[in-house]
Amino acid sequence: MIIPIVTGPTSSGKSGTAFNAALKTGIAEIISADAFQVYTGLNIGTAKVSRQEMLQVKHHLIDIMKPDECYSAGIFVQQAEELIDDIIKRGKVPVIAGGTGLYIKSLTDGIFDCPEIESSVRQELQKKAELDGLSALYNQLIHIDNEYASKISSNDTARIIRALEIYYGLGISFTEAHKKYNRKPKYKYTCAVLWHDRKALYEKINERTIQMWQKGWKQEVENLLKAGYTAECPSFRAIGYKLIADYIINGGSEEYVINQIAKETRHFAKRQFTWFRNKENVVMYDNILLLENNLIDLINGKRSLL
RNA sequence: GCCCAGAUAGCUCAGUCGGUAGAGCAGAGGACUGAAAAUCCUCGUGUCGAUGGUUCGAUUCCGUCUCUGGGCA
Repeated sequence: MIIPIVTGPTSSGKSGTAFNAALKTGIAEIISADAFQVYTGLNIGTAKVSRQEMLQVKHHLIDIMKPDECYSAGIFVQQAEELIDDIIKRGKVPVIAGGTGLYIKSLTDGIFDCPEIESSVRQELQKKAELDGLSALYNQLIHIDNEYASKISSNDTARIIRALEIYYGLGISFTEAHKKYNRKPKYKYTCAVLWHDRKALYEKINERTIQMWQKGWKQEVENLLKAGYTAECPSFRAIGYKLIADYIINGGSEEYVINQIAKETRHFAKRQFTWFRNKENVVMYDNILLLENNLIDLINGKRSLL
């Protein structure tokens, strides 16, 4: 079977569309493709589906990690494929829904499937970057893997460290490792992207940010801090959480925090536009109801592609 | 009414010892292979408030006016 994916920029209504279709057909289960909804305790800020909705439709890969744990695209692919297997075996239909482009790409196009690398390797590289400067690491990378080094910026901390991490962990360069550990996708997918007028989406984001604040986002962050989690936790990379933690600890203007969060969310949506816009093999939908209907038909076996 | 300070990009402001101007933010485009809501790259022409004057040449100097702050009455 060809598995449907519903994605799009933040606030576009993709979760709701997948939920509606699953509810109406009664035979679908949703696999979330969202890097931050995996964390427990991050509910308001990640626009997670409600408990009620989770009772009505089975959702997977939500609330499976603690806020201080690391998750990744690789783990996602592994878990998602297992879930797809299981759901199909039980005679149900899996629907992938979420906005984390890398996770979806890893699923549809396959991912570099390397053995575990100890986290201490990355930690040491991070320390080194702080002590000797990033350019020292970048120069190292030029010697080890000039092909990849020339593709990325000398300021790109995340990618430089990742490439070196692979070298020190596996003993071969990033480029070589990708040839050696290439992992093909297990299933075929049909991917719909919910498309929106940019201005309207920005407006929606601004409004939603205020709503999230009114729902008690600050309290949510306070609870996380009380439970001992800090701004250094992986989950705090989600938009808003660091800002709110800083606001709770150091004080400041509530208005500034809200505006800043809305701005970062707009920037994020823009990056998502860029990511999805030029992807091949995706269908763009600006009509949310049409997508819902097509998804329902697909779940019911009346069409094979979105 | 008088005095002072402003008026330059969507916003906040630099600057031009007179040769028509540039940062930050906003905004736009792009990249993306186990941190991805992450990380990173590229993009700045605008009656330099209006109008006279000086000048080869004024956004820059001088006068007047308009508007906005602040102060004194």
